[in-house]
This record gives sequence, C-alpha cells and structure tokens, in this order.
Amino acid sequence: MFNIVKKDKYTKARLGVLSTPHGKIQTPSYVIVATHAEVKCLKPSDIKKTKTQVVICNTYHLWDRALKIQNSKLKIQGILRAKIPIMTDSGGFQVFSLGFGKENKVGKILNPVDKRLAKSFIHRQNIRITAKGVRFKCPDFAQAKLGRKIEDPRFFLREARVKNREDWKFLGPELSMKIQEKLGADIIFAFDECTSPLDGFDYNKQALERTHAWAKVCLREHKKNQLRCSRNEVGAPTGTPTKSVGEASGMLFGIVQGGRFKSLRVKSAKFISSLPFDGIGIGGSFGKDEMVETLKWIVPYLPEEKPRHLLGIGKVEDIFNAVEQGIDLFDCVIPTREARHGRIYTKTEYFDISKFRNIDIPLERDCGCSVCLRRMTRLKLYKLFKSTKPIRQAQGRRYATLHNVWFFNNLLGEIRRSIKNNRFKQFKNRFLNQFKS
RNA sequence: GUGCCCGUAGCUCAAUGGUAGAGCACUCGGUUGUGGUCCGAGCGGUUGCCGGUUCGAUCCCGGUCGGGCACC
Repeated sequence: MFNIVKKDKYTKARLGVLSTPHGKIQTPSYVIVATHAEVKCLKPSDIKKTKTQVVICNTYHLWDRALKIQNSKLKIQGILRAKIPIMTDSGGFQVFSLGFGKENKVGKILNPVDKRLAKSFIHRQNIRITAKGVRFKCPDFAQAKLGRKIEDPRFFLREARVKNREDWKFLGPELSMKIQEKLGADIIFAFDECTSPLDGFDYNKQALERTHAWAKVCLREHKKNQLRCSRNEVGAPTGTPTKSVGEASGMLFGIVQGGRFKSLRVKSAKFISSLPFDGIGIGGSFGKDEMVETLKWIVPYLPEEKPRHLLGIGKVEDIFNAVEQGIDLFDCVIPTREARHGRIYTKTEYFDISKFRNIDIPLERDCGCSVCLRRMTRLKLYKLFKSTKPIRQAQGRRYATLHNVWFFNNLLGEIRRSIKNNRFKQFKNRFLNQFKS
C-alpha cells in the first residue's frame, strides 16, 4: 500500500508513505543492506539507533537457512528483533556479482579504467544461464574463505563436506519466490538477470527477454502463495483471495532491466509497468555518469501510484539525483561497507579515519547520532581502528557503522522535509555545494 | 669462564656462493541489489661491525660487539 503525500513543484521528487505489515516507511528512504539477515557490525538493538526504516536481505545468501524454515512466518533472526520492515532481493544480482563481476573484476558501475581494461571476450564460467534460471558453480561459503580459514582444522572437515556436495546450485524464478516467501519479508523482488556494463546490445536483449519471462513466472508463483496464505489465515476451504495484492503476504516488485540501451530500457519499463506488480525496481548496470540519463528514459513509463526502488544505488550525489528523478527507495552497501573500511560520512565531506592520528576533533559537529552524542572523536575512533585487539577493532567498526547509517537515514529525512517545504532543489544544491566527495 | 644457537625492512620472519623476498605497519588511491578485518599501488635494506677466502659473500672462515640457552 503506497500513498503519495506530496509531489515537488519543481522536480519529479515525491513524498510518500509505504505501508507494510511491519510498519510504515516514509519515502524517499534509504534501505540499509543486511544481506545475511544482519546489518554487519551492528547488534539488532543498534538498528533503531540509526533511524533505519527498512532493511534488505538477500535470497541467494540466505538460501540454505530459508529452506530450513518450516512455516512462512518471519524467521530471520536478528533482524526480526529489530521489528522493522524487511525487503529481500531475489538473487538476480548474484547472476552478475558472482557469475561475472567477480571473475572479470568489474563492478556494476563502469568507470573509465574498467572500460579501458575491458576484454573483448567476456567470461561467465561460474554461472550457466538458461530460459529456466541460473546455475551457480561452487556457491558454498567455505570455498571463498579458503585463504582465511586455512589454519582452522575444522575448516578441512567443512571443506571435505563441500567437495562432496553438488558443485552446482540452480536458482530460478520459482525457487527465488519460494525462498523469499519462506523468509517472509514485507517486500520481495522478482528474479531477474543483472547484466554487466560490458555486455552489448544483443546480449542485453536476450537477457531482457529472460527477465521479462521470469517476471510473469514470479507473479504467478506469488499469487499462488498468496492464495495459500489467505486460505490459511481465515481457514476458509475455498481459495478465494480475500485481500488485495500486497496485503496477504509480501508486496512483489518487478524489475526493469535493459543495460545501457535506451530502446531496451523503455521496452522494459513499459512491459514491467503493464504487469500487476506492487512496485517497480530499477536494476542493472550504468556507466559512471549515465544514471540520470537512464532514469529519464525509464521513469516516464512507470505508473505514478507505485513505489519505485533504484537497486544498489547510493552515493550521496546519486541519491539526490535519483530523488529528483522520482525515485522513492534505494539500497546500497556504501554506508555499511565504507564504515567498516574506516570511511566516515559527514555533511561536508567523507574522510578516512586513518588520517586522524594526531588530530582530536569531533567525528562530526552537530551530529545527532548515538556515537557523536557520546562525544566520539576522530582520534578515539582512529585508536579503535588501529588497535591490535580484535574486540576494539570491532568496536570501531560498530561506531563507524552506527554513524554512517544514521548519517544516510538522517540525510533522507532532511530530503523528505525539503520536499515537504518545496525546497528540495535548494536543499540539493546547498548540500552538494558544501559536500566534498 | 666454557659450549651451543641467533643478529636480514619500523615489527615478525624467509632465502641463496651470482641483482635480498613475504606478511604486518606506514603512505596514496579505490569501494554503488556486500562471500564480514576488503581491493590496487607505493615507500621501505651498506643482511650487527671489522677483516679474510673468492671473479663475486647475506651465505664459507677468523675476530669483535650485542641477544638467548645450557653447563661449570
């Protein structure tokens, strides 16, 4: 259930409220990433200290855990205790990140260096994509940790078990829906194929056909699950759904793909919009400076009344640009990952904490986050990050994460207020002028 | 006092009679639907000191200084 409260007079920005079984989300909103059902470095009780309204977990990474769940109630421990709305991503991005990105060392945002280094032949050895879905090679966790856990004797036992297991795992739209229903999130995504920024038109065209076919499968599966769900709830013998789409179980968002090609993006926007999804996700790869252009192609074809989620974006500047183009939700690893790596965001800059060994000033002036309120200084945080004691390092990462997540959620709060006051554009210009990226 | 072992990058250690390597630390970049301390690059050395053997010694030999262990 999505209500648009206000539309900005001067841009496409809009203010809304997205209602879910676990609470309301004020939009535009940042969605904090909790891939493995936890926000890394934070305790569940920390999450509410960060103004977080909603988190996103990942189907692929919770695959094994999800299938052990017996009933369809929310069982994602950790996040469950935070009692906030949850999204789950479908696993479609892992088609790119594990199958292509890892192998070719290319991110979904293509920067000029990657472009220069781009190989003419694109490897996709770790995945096999068919009309029915995707086979992933050696997806097990332990495999990737080979280097790190080599000294742990228990590792070899684990390793032996992995080797005996099936080397390939298959994920398609049906299974993705099943896993996401098991996880019981408030908002789930259709299974899609995220292509690489190096893929050409022909490949993207084929991939888009798959994504569109899978979108229909996802809707069909989702409807089945809802029928089952509503029957269970009222105990009625017939399968007549008593609730509208998006209420009985999680809302389902379709995903627009099409890579860097206008005709494909437009085609996808029209097609996904024509289907009875509860919201629209925008996925895929962009060139470094092509995001706004891509949104300008897509957004005019999206239904006004449905929420729009831009997948995997946000740097500060990108957020302002996306909101301006009419985006309501984003998720991104930037606040959490950069915090763990000692990059701290403030209203005027983002800086590396390792450069503050001799300077003792507040983390940020006039910041309301729980860490700054406890008078954390850059020197103190520096010492935690540089400590030889793992527990102190973990403390440092936790404080950095608390601060960064609060910063981004608070920034979105300020953006919402500016839209409410018809001052979005001024706020954007003022903020970006003083923010050194 | 006698015997044995060890002195190599800021730290912990490799290596070989033929241009001395790694990890950590440090410096600078990077991170966009997360495989949790990440990724990339850079800086860094008269191999304790003095002599000898050798075309060539960090390595072999002698001395010396410093550290450790054992014994008297």
